[in-house]
Amino acid sequence: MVAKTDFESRNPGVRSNAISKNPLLLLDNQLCFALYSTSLAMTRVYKPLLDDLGLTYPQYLAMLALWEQDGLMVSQLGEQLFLDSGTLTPLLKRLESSGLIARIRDVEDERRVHIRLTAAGRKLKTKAAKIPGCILSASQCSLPELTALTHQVQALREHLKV
Amino acid sequence: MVAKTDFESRNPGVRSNAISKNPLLLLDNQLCFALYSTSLAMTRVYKPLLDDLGLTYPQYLAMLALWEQDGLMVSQLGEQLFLDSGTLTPLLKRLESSGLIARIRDVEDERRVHIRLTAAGRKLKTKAAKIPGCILSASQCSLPELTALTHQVQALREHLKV
DNA sequence: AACATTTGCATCGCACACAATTTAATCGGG
DNA sequence: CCCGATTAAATTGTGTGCGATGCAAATGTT
Repeated sequence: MVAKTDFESRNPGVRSNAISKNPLLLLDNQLCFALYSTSLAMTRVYKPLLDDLGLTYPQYLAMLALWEQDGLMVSQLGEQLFLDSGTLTPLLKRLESSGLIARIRDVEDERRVHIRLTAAGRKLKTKAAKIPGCILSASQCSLPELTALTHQVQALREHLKV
Repeated sequence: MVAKTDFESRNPGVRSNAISKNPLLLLDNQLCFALYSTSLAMTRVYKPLLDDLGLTYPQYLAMLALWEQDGLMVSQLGEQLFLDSGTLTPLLKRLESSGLIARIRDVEDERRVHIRLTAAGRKLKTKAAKIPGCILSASQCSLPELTALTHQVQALREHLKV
């Protein structure tokens, strides 16, 4: 039996064998957890701002895509957001019942559904315009820093593509 | 009426006014979206590996925390993972019914529930040990690069704290 | 001791994510 | 022109996140 350290004695659950010490399995060494927890932290910062707009966070992302290009098909929106129809269909139905978008079937190809902003949906963009500034100040970072980090994270996302 | 560009003519949904051009509202300029989409991309990379262990991604994170320190209370686990009891309780019940953990009420303070790994839960760590290497190679980045990015994202998470 | 407050966890409801399947429309080869 | 293959959405079922609420145990305040 190997002698226990003070730390182990005070924390009977902790064991120090080769696997236990594997630094690659420590929670704080996981990039995946850093991304996961920081993304959730980000949604918590957005929450009160988006409550004012009557949007959830994924709904806000969908609106950003549509403000950039209106009339996208569900599949095109899915490519932009990296989400599938199983996620988007109910989300878009909620945006529709909020009166922000209309779901319009393509007359050329009845399988397709185009998402078009309503007047209210377009108007919401002016209210949303103040959000980026709020986030910038909440992050306590400079814009160049955030931009650089954004590019690095995007590059990782591209690498992870299947 | 301002003349339309070729792009606008081909894409009738796109309008070019001051707000429309606001670069701070472009999807690809959002750090929040970079984090969100990359975190989801990361879970997709983990999915087939975790299927072998019979774990979901958040369950894997909980197991990482417990492999690091066994016997945590629910609230302590929540501090580690930045999640609350509303999320953890059902997750932990699933891990319990999988036979990987036991939920044990504290005799000193009956409000507390300690999470202890079962033999099967501890054993799973050896199978999990090969995962970090798989992720490293999937990321197509060097370990120093990933470590640096991890620290930057963690720093942002700290800044965002309420 | 009596009462209010805090703490730790559980429950409930809503909104994602996503795999798997289904439905409906279009396409393509013979 | 028919029929199988493909495509685009929708549907179904499971597992999170999280706000809101509830409850019981512990703590504190007179």
